[in-house]
Amino acid sequence: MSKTLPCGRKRAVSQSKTDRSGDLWRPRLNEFLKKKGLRATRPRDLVAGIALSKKSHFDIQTLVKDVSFRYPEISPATVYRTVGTLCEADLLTETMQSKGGVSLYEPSLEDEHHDHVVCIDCNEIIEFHDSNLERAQNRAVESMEFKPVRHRHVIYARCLKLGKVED
Amino acid sequence: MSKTLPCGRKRAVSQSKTDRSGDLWRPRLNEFLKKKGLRATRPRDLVAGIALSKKSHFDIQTLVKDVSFRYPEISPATVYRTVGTLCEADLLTETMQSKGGVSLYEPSLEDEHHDHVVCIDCNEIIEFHDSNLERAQNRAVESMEFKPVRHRHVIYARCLKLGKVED
DNA sequence: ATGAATGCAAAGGTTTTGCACCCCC
DNA sequence: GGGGGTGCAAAACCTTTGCATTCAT
Repeated sequence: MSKTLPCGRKRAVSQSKTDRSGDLWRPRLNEFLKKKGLRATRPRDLVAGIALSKKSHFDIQTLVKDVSFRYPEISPATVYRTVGTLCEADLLTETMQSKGGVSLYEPSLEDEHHDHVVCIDCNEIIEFHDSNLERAQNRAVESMEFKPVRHRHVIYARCLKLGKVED
Repeated sequence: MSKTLPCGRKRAVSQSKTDRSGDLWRPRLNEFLKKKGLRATRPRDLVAGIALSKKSHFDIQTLVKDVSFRYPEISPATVYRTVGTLCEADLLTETMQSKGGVSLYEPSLEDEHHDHVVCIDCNEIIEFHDSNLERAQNRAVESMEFKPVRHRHVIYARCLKLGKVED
């Protein structure tokens, strides 16, 4: 099975295991809400569903657009507020590019032992595992006298075969 | 030079090599400007100096603030325009987080490494560079026919020496 | 002298906030 | 019923654009 990426090249589609994304976050979110005396509402749930199904980093603007597209009745203000809540619940991880700068978010639940390549041109995400890389990583960390436990490795890269596409 | 971590152990503080950032970009920029019939102006030069001395990716907001701080007479509009020029000159690389989303920039001349170990016990963040690791990473990515541009690599780990340290 | 570049201010977007109403508990 | 949540609209903030002026060539 293969797929043509927006940037032109083809790649094998890694057959992901059954999508159970809906299963994992809802109990955690509801537990958090209960603990905090907050409420499980429909808009909150819908926004969480979209945000937490993202496969990697996203910015709020993108999320606002996605939500508005699927649920026009949900206001941008609610999206912003829900993202804040999800961060507090540790279901989203916020990445500040710099102090006072722009933030990106990504779902926290993902398996932390994957390496990812993100295509800068088409935003496609490719998960991979490379044992040489893994080994080099472990050696480097151990030489600093640490024992690696888990890691997050995202490499932003450009297609070498880029045939150039639309905007 | 060394520093004591909250979890007790000491570590060396990495000493960065001589800063030669000022040397490299100006001729390239001026060459570009001449080729395009554009002009070498003082604001342009100053903004370029700040932007191109960044050690890794940054967002425009941050740059605008930095410029305004050092050169309050330079208007934000000029910063935005200059960043555009620097991208065309290939002195800055723009990376879109997502279609229509936020952009980050990084100096193209810089080969930047973002490897971090985060100590699970004391939360300390240790930046490091390991050329074997870097090489393994590049090989892995290139074998997928991508060219690495930047990466975020965070390894959560535990101090091997934890406990048996003196202050 | 000429036309590109700049600062300023206004316009166009995005994000936050205040508030009246709604709805989950 | 009460207090948190929501949509709306206004405010605050960020980015782009138009224009008169300045400045590099």
